[in-house]
Amino acid sequence: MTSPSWESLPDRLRARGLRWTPQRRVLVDVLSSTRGHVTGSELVERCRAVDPATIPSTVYRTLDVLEDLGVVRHGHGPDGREEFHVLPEAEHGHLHCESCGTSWDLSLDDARTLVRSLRARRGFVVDLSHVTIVGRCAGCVDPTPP
Amino acid sequence: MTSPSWESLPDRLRARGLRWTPQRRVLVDVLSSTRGHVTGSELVERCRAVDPATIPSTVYRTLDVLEDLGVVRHGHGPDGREEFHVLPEAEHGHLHCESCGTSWDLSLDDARTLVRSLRARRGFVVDLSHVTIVGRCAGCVDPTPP
DNA sequence: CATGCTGTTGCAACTGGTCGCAATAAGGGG
DNA sequence: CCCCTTATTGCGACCAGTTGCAACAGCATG
Repeated sequence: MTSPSWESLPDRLRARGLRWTPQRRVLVDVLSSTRGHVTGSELVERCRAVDPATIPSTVYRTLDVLEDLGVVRHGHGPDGREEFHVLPEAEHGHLHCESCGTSWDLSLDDARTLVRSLRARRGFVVDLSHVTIVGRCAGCVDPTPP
Repeated sequence: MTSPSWESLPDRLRARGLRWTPQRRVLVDVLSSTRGHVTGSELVERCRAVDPATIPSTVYRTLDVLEDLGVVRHGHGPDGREEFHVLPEAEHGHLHCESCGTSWDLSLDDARTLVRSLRARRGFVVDLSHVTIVGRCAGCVDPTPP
C-alpha cells in the first residue's frame, strides 16, 4: 500500500545535500496516507492535526522540495487553487464542469490526441497532471428532462 | 477598433435590472482599450490610474457581472492567477512552458482533436478560453546546442 | 421632481499562498 | 563527540482575491 519510495526519502534528500527534519517527516507521513489529490491548505490542516505547531510556509516549501524529487506534482483546480497529486500515479489531468461543479479524471488516453498533436506540431510536451480542462458536462449541456 | 458592444453596455445592464455606475464606467473604459489578456490585479492597477479611489473588490465584482454578460471571460494562468480575455476574440487557450516560462496561444484549431474527442466520448463541451496547458516547449525539451 | 426599492459600493476581516530574514539545527568532517 | 557549514524553520509582512454587512445611490415610478 505504501509506496517503497517513502522509506528512502531521507537518504534521497541527504544525497542531494538536503535535510530530513521533523517537519518534513510530518508532511511525508500525511502524504503517504493520501490517495488522489489534495489542496495545499488541506495538507496544512492535516499536518496541523498531527503537529499543531505546523507553519504553512514550511509545508509549502517542503512541497516544492518534494516536487523536485518527483514525489508529488502540483496543478491548479478550476478556481486556480493548488492541487497536489501524490506519485506514482497514472498521470492524468482533470475535467471540471463549470455549471454543476463536478470533476472527472482526464486520462492520458483521453488526452492522447492533444498530447500527440502538440508534440507533432510544436514539439511541446504536455505535463498533463498540471492541467484542468473546464467546460460543461453532458448533463449540463443537454438537460434532458426525466 | 472599439467593439460596438461597449456603447450598449449601460442599456444591457439596465435591461437586466442592473446599474450603470461611475466605478463600472472606469473599468469598462479600461477594458475597452485592452487587447489580449490581463490579470485581475493589472486591471485594478489600471483602474486606479484613472480613479485612485478604486477599490479592488468592486473591480472583481464588476468583472463577475461583465462575465455574465459575456463581455469578458476569465481563466487561470500557469500559476493559478486569474487572467481575463476581452471578447469578442477568437476563443483560445494557452500553452505555457514550465521551464522557460514562455506562453503561446492555443488556437481552437490546435485543440480541435481534444475538444472533439471529449464531446464525442463524454458529451463534454470544452471552454477553451479557461484552459492553460502546461509542459515543456521544443526548445527546453531538446536543447540543441548552437 | 420627489420617493422608495434594491443593486452597488466601501470597508474590514479573512483565505490561500509567497517572500525575506534572523535564529535554529541537521549532519558530515575532524 | 564536538564543530562548523549551510539548509531549514518560524515569523511577520505582503499579494491576489473573496465575503459579509451597513451605508449609499441608480433609476423606475408616480
